[in-house]
Amino acid sequence: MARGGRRAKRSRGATVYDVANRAGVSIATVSRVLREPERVTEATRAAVLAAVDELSYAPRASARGLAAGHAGVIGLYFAGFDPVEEPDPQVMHGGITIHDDPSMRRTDLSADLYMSALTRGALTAAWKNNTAIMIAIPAAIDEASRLVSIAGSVDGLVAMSRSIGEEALLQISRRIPLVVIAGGRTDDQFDHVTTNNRAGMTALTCHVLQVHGVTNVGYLGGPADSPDDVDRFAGFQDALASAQLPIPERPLERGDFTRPSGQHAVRALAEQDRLPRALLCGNDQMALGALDVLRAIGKRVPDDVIVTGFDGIEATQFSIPRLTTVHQPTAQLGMAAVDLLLKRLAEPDREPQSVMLGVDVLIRESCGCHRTDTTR
Amino acid sequence: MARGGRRAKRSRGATVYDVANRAGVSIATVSRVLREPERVTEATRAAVLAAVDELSYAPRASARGLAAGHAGVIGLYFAGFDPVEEPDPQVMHGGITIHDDPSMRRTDLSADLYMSALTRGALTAAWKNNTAIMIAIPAAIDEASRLVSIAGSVDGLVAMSRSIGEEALLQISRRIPLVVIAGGRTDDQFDHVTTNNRAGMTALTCHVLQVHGVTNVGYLGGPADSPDDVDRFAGFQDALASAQLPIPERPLERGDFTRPSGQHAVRALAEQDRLPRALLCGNDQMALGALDVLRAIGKRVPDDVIVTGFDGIEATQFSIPRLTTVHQPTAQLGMAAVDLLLKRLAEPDREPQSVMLGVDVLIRESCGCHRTDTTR
DNA sequence: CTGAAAGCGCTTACAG
DNA sequence: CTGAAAGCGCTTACAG
Repeated sequence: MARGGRRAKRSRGATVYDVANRAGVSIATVSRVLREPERVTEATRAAVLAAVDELSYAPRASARGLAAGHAGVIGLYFAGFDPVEEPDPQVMHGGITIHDDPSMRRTDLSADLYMSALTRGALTAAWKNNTAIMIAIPAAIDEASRLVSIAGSVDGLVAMSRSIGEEALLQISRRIPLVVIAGGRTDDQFDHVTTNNRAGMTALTCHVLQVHGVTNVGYLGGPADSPDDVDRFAGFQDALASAQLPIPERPLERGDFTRPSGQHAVRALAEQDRLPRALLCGNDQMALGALDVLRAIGKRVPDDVIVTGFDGIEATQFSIPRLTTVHQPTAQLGMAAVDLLLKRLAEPDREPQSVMLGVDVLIRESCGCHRTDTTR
Repeated sequence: MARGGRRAKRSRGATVYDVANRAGVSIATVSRVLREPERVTEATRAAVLAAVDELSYAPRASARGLAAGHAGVIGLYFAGFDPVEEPDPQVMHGGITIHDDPSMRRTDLSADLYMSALTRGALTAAWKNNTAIMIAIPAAIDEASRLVSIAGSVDGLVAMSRSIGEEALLQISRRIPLVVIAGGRTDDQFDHVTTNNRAGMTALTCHVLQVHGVTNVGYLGGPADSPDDVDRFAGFQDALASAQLPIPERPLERGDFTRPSGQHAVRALAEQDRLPRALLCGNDQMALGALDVLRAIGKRVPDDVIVTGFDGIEATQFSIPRLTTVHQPTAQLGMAAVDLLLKRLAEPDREPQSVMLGVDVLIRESCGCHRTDTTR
């Protein structure tokens, strides 16, 4: 045995050498059986497989990755990641804490749901292609070095554009292939996966216009620098244009995509008597805030004011009335991103590509459909 | 240059050799600067760091892992994983689909929320220790080979016990350190992280008994083979014991942790006139089902029947009345699991350890506290 | 179809 | 403090 030497073996498991020994073949053959079984004789293959089994041999991904020149791993970069706090000692020791009338534990679970749907989609696509998924998160400090470290661990990266800086994006894409999810511009040098925000909002607005015969519609916008909101507002404008209605140049009012900001905006609208017959909101949270205020000031939804949202978060199923909204196929977004990345990995020189996924318009009560007793 | 040879270089980025060349030092020194900077002269360090920066050098994790003898990666094994379906062509081409009066898209988001909270906790603990997290999921077929492949990629694994078979657990733990999350028995040879289900249910039951002065209480159980339910029922019994009340040997009725099963059980109870004054449910879904039926048959909660849940899923904040329940610190569970795994990795021969985390009892309206107008 | 051997890019005792 | 060199466990042209 030529191998081994000064250093003690630390890793427990069997190696190719052990398997080769046991099967009476060379390590090259062991490798072939595992990677290109069809190139090996039936008998040899059986012998090797038996040895593999007996030794419960598991090829080290590191060795394989180093030799093959790629890790077989794709990274998922969640830039908006919230670190979890250290639990207090009470919890660590199994203690029980009683909370009297706790307020909502977390106001917005949608980020978590988004992350998990995306991950599920990515995992589905990745395992189908024998690739592993590593979850990457930003460093509290020193983003640059974090990205470098990630670049050394994965063959390619899927990132959410909204949360990662443009420079960082460029920097990492110089080292490894990058697919950007969502976000506005798709005209740069990366592969993109986006969602048809614009057409979704157009379809929703047309529904309100045509089915409910409303002409006095207003848009409650999100942050002016949100690519998502820009697209959605454009979709809103498209619908007005196709209905030959006057096209507003800007939203009636703006919020920051939070529920309080929606409340605030609608309160302002009401006080100034600027409430439209139908209020199309840039996202669900603000629409929920609108519902809060409208109920408080005695306006009925949808009878007095029609309200719609965007995103399809879970709470829209529990609001009164249930919110008509638009839902994005988040899991499919994750799948498509990984598929795209895998394609680029296979074909590094293809042109940057951009795939756009459709959305689902969910018609519920807040637009005036399915009238029931909304007071319960 | 002694390196290079027959094969063309495929990897783009710089290597230690490039950095060493540029900085005018040996590769050993480059490695030291990156791993044990204090062992290197100030000047040398600066030169190397400069070269690293100029070449934007990122050490390959594969090479590092192979040489160091460990991957620097921990796996998170989600056995209950639901693969995502391939989107239909309509969606793939950005098309809009209109759904009229859609039913709930997914009845139970809690699994996703559980997964993402666990992941957040695990990520927090892992990055703090310079370790990466890989998400592992079961294979549709051939679980064994999947586990082998995982074993080759990570230094250790965190797994949910409820979803992974006992044999599989044993098998994988023979190759790499394993930490099991939740689940009943903690008397085996693995490290465990659990949640204090039992004491949580005891505290909740005592609250109902003492604060609301109820003595006629019943337990709506989950599957008899659920370790969680076993613990919770035991906690229920503990409370009765400490109150000197008769202790039932088994739950009043059983469901399977789903909402319909809760409805079914409570309907049966009502028909047989066996409804207790307070119904403590093994989980939230069943409690929600109980609420459904009680409202339908005209029983008021909490006036006629007190109902409580367990888990603290989001829907309990929206139910009418809001559900009094018990919440587990899921993210902390993930953190604790990774911390435990890291400890074992550092100290392979320590005794298997079991850490139990406390829970939060959330007192809301369904137990009779915070009386408000529950009819809205 | 199979084997001998080089090489992947690091880390780390061992000398100096 | 620094360097020369072996070794980690695979893959893959290259011969045969």
